[in-house]
Amino acid sequence: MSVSAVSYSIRDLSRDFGVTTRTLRFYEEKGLLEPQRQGHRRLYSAADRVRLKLILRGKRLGFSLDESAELIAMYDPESNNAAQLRALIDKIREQQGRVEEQQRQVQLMLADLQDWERRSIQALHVLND
Amino acid sequence: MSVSAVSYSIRDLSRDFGVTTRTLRFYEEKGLLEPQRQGHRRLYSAADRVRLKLILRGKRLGFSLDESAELIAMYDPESNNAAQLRALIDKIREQQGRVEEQQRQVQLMLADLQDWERRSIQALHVLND
DNA sequence: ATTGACGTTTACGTTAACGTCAAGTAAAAG
DNA sequence: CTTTTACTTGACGTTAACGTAAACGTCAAT
Repeated sequence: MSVSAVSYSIRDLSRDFGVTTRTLRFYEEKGLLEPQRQGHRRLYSAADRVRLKLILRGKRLGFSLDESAELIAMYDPESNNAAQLRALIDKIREQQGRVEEQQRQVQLMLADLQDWERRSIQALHVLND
Repeated sequence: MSVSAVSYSIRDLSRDFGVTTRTLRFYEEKGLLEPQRQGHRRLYSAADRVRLKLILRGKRLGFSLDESAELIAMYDPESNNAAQLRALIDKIREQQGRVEEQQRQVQLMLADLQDWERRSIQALHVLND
Protein backbone atom coordinates (compact mmCIF):
# COMPACT_ATOMS: atom_id res chain seq x y z
CA MET A 1 0.00 0.00 0.00
CA SER A 2 1.80 3.11 -1.17
CA VAL A 3 0.64 6.12 0.75
CA SER A 4 0.43 8.71 -1.94
CA ALA A 5 1.69 11.41 0.45
CA VAL A 6 0.58 14.39 -1.53
CA SER A 7 1.90 17.58 -0.06
CA TYR A 8 1.88 21.23 -0.89
CA SER A 9 4.20 24.14 -0.42
CA ILE A 10 3.13 27.25 1.39
CA ARG A 11 2.85 28.98 -1.94
CA ASP A 12 0.57 26.28 -3.28
CA LEU A 13 -1.82 26.79 -0.42
CA SER A 14 -1.53 30.52 -0.75
CA ARG A 15 -2.48 30.32 -4.41
CA ASP A 16 -5.16 27.68 -4.06
CA PHE A 17 -6.99 29.43 -1.25
CA GLY A 18 -6.33 33.03 -2.07
CA VAL A 19 -4.56 33.89 1.17
CA THR A 20 -1.07 35.30 1.70
CA THR A 21 1.79 33.20 3.01
CA ARG A 22 1.88 35.54 5.95
CA THR A 23 -1.63 34.50 6.74
CA LEU A 24 -0.70 30.83 6.66
CA ARG A 25 2.23 31.37 9.00
CA PHE A 26 0.01 33.43 11.23
CA TYR A 27 -2.57 30.67 11.41
CA GLU A 28 0.22 28.33 12.37
CA GLU A 29 1.35 30.66 15.16
CA LYS A 30 -2.18 30.61 16.47
CA GLY A 31 -2.17 26.83 16.39
CA LEU A 32 -4.77 26.53 13.66
CA LEU A 33 -2.42 24.70 11.35
CA GLU A 34 0.65 22.63 12.00
CA PRO A 35 2.15 21.44 8.76
CA GLN A 36 5.08 19.04 8.75
CA ARG A 37 8.57 20.20 7.93
CA GLN A 38 10.97 19.10 5.29
CA GLY A 39 14.11 20.63 6.65
CA HIS A 40 12.91 24.08 7.57
CA ARG A 41 10.19 24.24 4.96
CA ARG A 42 6.54 23.72 5.58
CA LEU A 43 4.80 20.83 3.93
CA TYR A 44 1.04 20.94 3.95
CA SER A 45 -0.97 17.74 3.70
CA ALA A 46 -4.48 17.16 2.40
CA ALA A 47 -5.66 17.22 6.02
CA ASP A 48 -4.07 20.64 6.42
CA ARG A 49 -5.98 21.81 3.39
CA VAL A 50 -9.20 20.64 4.97
CA ARG A 51 -8.41 22.51 8.16
CA LEU A 52 -7.65 25.64 6.21
CA LYS A 53 -10.89 25.24 4.33
CA LEU A 54 -12.73 25.05 7.63
CA ILE A 55 -10.97 28.12 8.99
CA LEU A 56 -11.94 30.15 5.96
CA ARG A 57 -15.45 28.83 6.10
CA GLY A 58 -15.59 29.92 9.73
CA LYS A 59 -14.59 33.40 8.68
CA ARG A 60 -17.33 33.49 6.08
CA LEU A 61 -19.78 32.54 8.80
CA GLY A 62 -18.60 35.58 10.72
CA PHE A 63 -16.52 33.81 13.34
CA SER A 64 -13.23 35.07 14.68
CA LEU A 65 -10.14 32.94 14.31
CA ASP A 66 -10.27 31.91 17.94
CA GLU A 67 -13.85 30.84 17.52
CA SER A 68 -12.96 28.99 14.36
CA ALA A 69 -10.24 27.19 16.25
CA GLU A 70 -12.81 26.06 18.80
CA LEU A 71 -15.19 24.94 16.12
CA ILE A 72 -12.57 22.98 14.25
CA ALA A 73 -11.58 21.24 17.44
CA MET A 74 -15.15 20.06 17.78
CA TYR A 75 -15.39 19.16 14.15
CA ASP A 76 -12.75 16.49 14.56
CA PRO A 77 -13.95 13.70 12.25
CA GLU A 78 -11.85 11.07 14.08
CA SER A 79 -13.62 11.10 17.41
CA ASN A 80 -17.13 10.30 16.34
CA ASN A 81 -18.45 12.21 19.31
CA ALA A 82 -22.16 12.88 19.14
CA ALA A 83 -22.23 15.33 22.06
CA GLN A 84 -19.44 17.35 20.53
CA LEU A 85 -21.28 17.45 17.26
CA ARG A 86 -24.39 18.77 18.98
CA ALA A 87 -22.30 21.40 20.73
CA LEU A 88 -20.90 22.44 17.40
CA ILE A 89 -24.34 22.66 15.88
CA ASP A 90 -25.45 24.78 18.81
CA LYS A 91 -22.59 27.20 18.29
CA ILE A 92 -23.56 27.62 14.70
CA ARG A 93 -27.17 28.09 15.67
CA GLU A 94 -26.14 30.91 18.01
CA GLN A 95 -24.29 32.55 15.19
CA GLN A 96 -27.36 32.04 13.05
CA GLY A 97 -29.34 33.94 15.65
CA ARG A 98 -26.91 36.82 15.62
CA VAL A 99 -26.91 37.02 11.87
CA GLU A 100 -30.69 36.89 11.76
CA GLU A 101 -30.87 39.74 14.24
CA GLN A 102 -28.63 41.81 12.01
CA GLN A 103 -30.82 41.02 9.08
CA ARG A 104 -33.89 42.13 10.98
CA GLN A 105 -32.20 45.41 11.85
CA VAL A 106 -31.19 45.97 8.25
CA GLN A 107 -34.69 45.31 7.02
CA LEU A 108 -36.20 47.63 9.59
CA MET A 109 -33.82 50.34 8.55
CA LEU A 110 -34.63 49.80 4.91
CA ALA A 111 -38.34 49.91 5.55
CA ASP A 112 -37.93 53.16 7.44
CA LEU A 113 -35.89 54.73 4.71
CA GLN A 114 -38.19 53.65 1.94
CA ASP A 115 -41.12 54.97 3.85
CA TRP A 116 -39.29 58.22 4.23
CA GLU A 117 -38.50 58.30 0.54
CA ARG A 118 -42.14 57.73 -0.32
CA ARG A 119 -43.14 60.63 1.86
CA SER A 120 -40.44 62.85 0.41
CA ILE A 121 -41.77 62.23 -3.07
CA GLN A 122 -45.28 62.98 -1.89
CA ALA A 123 -44.03 66.23 -0.46
CA LEU A 124 -42.51 67.12 -3.79
CA HIS A 125 -45.80 66.47 -5.53
CA VAL A 126 -47.57 68.74 -3.15
CA LEU A 127 -45.08 71.45 -3.94
CA ASN A 128 -45.62 70.95 -7.66
CA ASP A 129 -49.39 71.19 -7.49
CA MET B 1 -41.17 81.51 22.76
CA SER B 2 -39.00 79.82 25.33
CA VAL B 3 -36.74 77.29 23.69
CA SER B 4 -36.83 74.48 26.17
CA ALA B 5 -33.12 73.80 25.58
CA VAL B 6 -33.01 70.37 27.11
CA SER B 7 -29.50 69.14 27.47
CA TYR B 8 -27.73 66.18 28.96
CA SER B 9 -24.44 65.55 30.63
CA ILE B 10 -22.03 62.97 29.33
CA ARG B 11 -23.08 60.69 32.14
CA ASP B 12 -26.72 61.03 31.21
CA LEU B 13 -25.99 59.85 27.70
CA SER B 14 -23.73 57.15 29.00
CA ARG B 15 -26.50 55.83 31.21
CA ASP B 16 -29.33 56.26 28.74
CA PHE B 17 -27.58 54.51 25.91
CA GLY B 18 -25.50 52.00 27.77
CA VAL B 19 -22.15 53.19 26.52
CA THR B 20 -19.14 54.42 28.48
CA THR B 21 -18.14 58.05 28.66
CA ARG B 22 -14.92 57.08 26.99
CA THR B 23 -16.95 55.88 24.06
CA LEU B 24 -18.75 59.20 23.82
CA ARG B 25 -15.51 61.14 23.86
CA PHE B 26 -14.09 58.77 21.32
CA TYR B 27 -17.05 59.32 19.01
CA GLU B 28 -16.45 63.00 19.35
CA GLU B 29 -12.80 62.62 18.44
CA LYS B 30 -13.89 60.82 15.32
CA GLY B 31 -16.25 63.64 14.49
CA LEU B 32 -19.41 61.61 15.00
CA LEU B 33 -20.68 63.87 17.74
CA GLU B 34 -19.97 67.47 18.59
CA PRO B 35 -21.82 68.53 21.68
CA GLN B 36 -21.77 72.12 22.84
CA ARG B 37 -19.69 73.21 25.77
CA GLN B 38 -20.67 74.88 28.96
CA GLY B 39 -17.29 76.00 30.08
CA HIS B 40 -15.25 72.89 29.48
CA ARG B 41 -18.09 70.46 29.98
CA ARG B 42 -19.97 68.74 27.24
CA LEU B 43 -23.64 69.45 26.83
CA TYR B 44 -25.53 67.06 24.64
CA SER B 45 -28.70 68.18 22.89
CA ALA B 46 -31.65 66.16 21.70
CA ALA B 47 -30.11 66.27 18.21
CA ASP B 48 -26.94 64.75 19.63
CA ARG B 49 -29.00 61.97 21.11
CA VAL B 50 -30.48 61.26 17.72
CA ARG B 51 -27.05 61.11 16.16
CA LEU B 52 -25.86 58.74 18.85
CA LYS B 53 -28.91 56.60 18.29
CA LEU B 54 -28.06 56.43 14.60
CA ILE B 55 -24.46 55.52 15.31
CA LEU B 56 -25.50 52.68 17.55
CA ARG B 57 -28.07 51.54 15.04
CA GLY B 58 -25.34 51.52 12.43
CA LYS B 59 -23.30 49.24 14.63
CA ARG B 60 -26.21 46.89 15.02
CA LEU B 61 -26.47 46.77 11.26
CA GLY B 62 -22.88 45.65 11.18
CA PHE B 63 -21.31 48.88 9.98
CA SER B 64 -18.02 50.27 11.20
CA LEU B 65 -17.92 53.67 12.82
CA ASP B 66 -16.47 55.25 9.71
CA GLU B 67 -19.25 53.77 7.66
CA SER B 68 -21.79 54.95 10.20
CA ALA B 69 -20.34 58.43 9.92
CA GLU B 70 -20.90 58.32 6.17
CA LEU B 71 -24.41 57.07 6.58
CA ILE B 72 -25.34 59.69 9.11
CA ALA B 73 -24.01 62.39 6.83
CA MET B 74 -26.40 61.16 4.16
CA TYR B 75 -29.23 60.81 6.59
CA ASP B 76 -29.30 64.55 7.21
CA PRO B 77 -33.01 65.31 7.60
CA GLU B 78 -32.50 69.01 6.80
CA SER B 79 -31.40 68.74 3.21
CA ASN B 80 -34.33 66.94 1.69
CA ASN B 81 -32.05 65.43 -0.89
CA ALA B 82 -33.63 62.58 -2.82
CA ALA B 83 -30.41 61.44 -4.50
CA GLN B 84 -28.66 61.26 -1.17
CA LEU B 85 -31.49 59.26 0.25
CA ARG B 86 -31.25 56.78 -2.62
CA ALA B 87 -27.51 56.52 -2.06
CA LEU B 88 -28.15 55.77 1.57
CA ILE B 89 -30.70 53.14 0.72
CA ASP B 90 -28.22 51.57 -1.68
CA LYS B 91 -25.56 51.39 1.02
CA ILE B 92 -27.95 49.60 3.28
CA ARG B 93 -28.95 47.25 0.48
CA GLU B 94 -25.31 46.34 0.00
CA GLN B 95 -25.03 45.55 3.66
CA GLN B 96 -28.20 43.53 3.35
CA GLY B 97 -26.52 41.52 0.62
CA ARG B 98 -23.50 40.82 2.79
CA VAL B 99 -25.63 39.78 5.71
CA GLU B 100 -27.74 37.53 3.51
CA GLU B 101 -24.61 35.88 2.18
CA GLN B 102 -23.50 35.15 5.73
CA GLN B 103 -26.86 33.70 6.48
CA ARG B 104 -26.64 31.44 3.46
CA GLN B 105 -23.25 30.23 4.59
CA VAL B 106 -24.51 29.55 8.08
CA GLN B 107 -27.48 27.60 6.78
CA LEU B 108 -25.31 25.57 4.46
CA MET B 109 -23.04 24.72 7.35
CA LEU B 110 -25.96 23.75 9.54
CA ALA B 111 -27.42 21.57 6.84
CA ASP B 112 -24.07 19.84 6.41
CA LEU B 113 -23.68 19.23 10.11
CA GLN B 114 -27.18 17.96 10.59
CA ASP B 115 -26.73 15.64 7.70
CA TRP B 116 -23.55 14.44 9.28
CA GLU B 117 -25.30 13.95 12.58
CA ARG B 118 -28.04 11.95 10.93
CA ARG B 119 -25.47 9.69 9.33
CA SER B 120 -23.55 9.33 12.58
CA ILE B 121 -26.64 8.10 14.30
CA GLN B 122 -27.26 5.67 11.50
CA ALA B 123 -23.75 4.38 11.88
CA LEU B 124 -24.36 3.82 15.58
CA HIS B 125 -27.46 1.81 14.81
CA VAL B 126 -25.52 -0.35 12.43
CA LEU B 127 -22.99 -1.03 15.16
CA ASN B 128 -25.73 -1.95 17.58
CA ASP B 129 -27.36 -4.46 15.26
C1' DA C 1 30.62 31.03 -8.13
C1' DT C 2 26.67 33.66 -8.68
C1' DT C 3 22.03 34.51 -9.47
C1' DG C 4 17.18 33.80 -8.69
C1' DA C 5 13.28 31.62 -6.88
C1' DC C 6 11.34 30.21 -2.86
C1' DG C 7 11.28 29.81 1.91
C1' DT C 8 12.49 30.89 6.92
C1' DT C 9 12.49 33.63 11.39
C1' DT C 10 12.23 37.90 13.95
C1' DA C 11 10.09 41.81 14.81
C1' DC C 12 8.00 46.15 14.38
C1' DG C 13 3.78 48.54 12.07
C1' DT C 14 -1.34 49.13 11.31
C1' DT C 15 -6.47 49.74 12.01
C1' DA C 16 -10.62 49.67 14.99
C1' DA C 17 -12.82 50.64 19.01
C1' DC C 18 -12.40 51.49 22.88
C1' DG C 19 -10.08 50.49 28.20
C1' DT C 20 -7.42 52.36 31.68
C1' DC C 21 -4.86 55.26 34.26
C1' DA C 22 -2.92 60.06 35.64
C1' DA C 23 -3.33 64.66 36.57
C1' DG C 24 -5.86 68.70 36.55
C1' DT C 25 -10.28 71.85 36.70
C1' DA C 26 -14.76 73.58 38.31
C1' DA C 27 -18.38 73.94 41.11
C1' DA C 28 -21.33 72.44 44.72
C1' DA C 29 -21.68 70.79 49.47
C1' DG C 30 -20.19 70.57 54.04
C1' DC D 1 -11.96 76.68 53.10
C1' DT D 2 -11.65 71.97 52.21
C1' DT D 3 -13.73 67.95 50.44
C1' DT D 4 -16.54 65.62 47.08
C1' DT D 5 -18.42 64.98 42.76
C1' DA D 6 -18.45 65.34 38.03
C1' DC D 7 -15.88 66.22 34.27
C1' DT D 8 -11.79 67.41 31.51
C1' DT D 9 -7.55 66.30 28.57
C1' DG D 10 -3.69 63.61 27.53
C1' DA D 11 -1.54 59.46 26.63
C1' DC D 12 -0.33 54.74 26.75
C1' DG D 13 -2.42 49.83 26.59
C1' DT D 14 -5.18 46.09 24.27
C1' DT D 15 -7.09 42.67 20.83
C1' DA D 16 -7.54 40.92 16.04
C1' DA D 17 -5.69 39.78 11.88
C1' DC D 18 -2.64 40.30 9.37
C1' DG D 19 1.14 43.76 6.45
C1' DT D 20 5.75 44.80 5.73
C1' DA D 21 10.51 44.66 5.87
C1' DA D 22 15.10 42.92 7.20
C1' DA D 23 18.33 39.35 7.21
C1' DC D 24 19.37 34.79 6.33
C1' DG D 25 19.05 29.63 4.31
C1' DT D 26 18.83 26.34 0.24
C1' DC D 27 18.81 24.50 -3.96
C1' DA D 28 18.74 24.39 -8.96
C1' DA D 29 20.32 26.68 -13.09
C1' DT D 30 23.57 29.40 -15.55
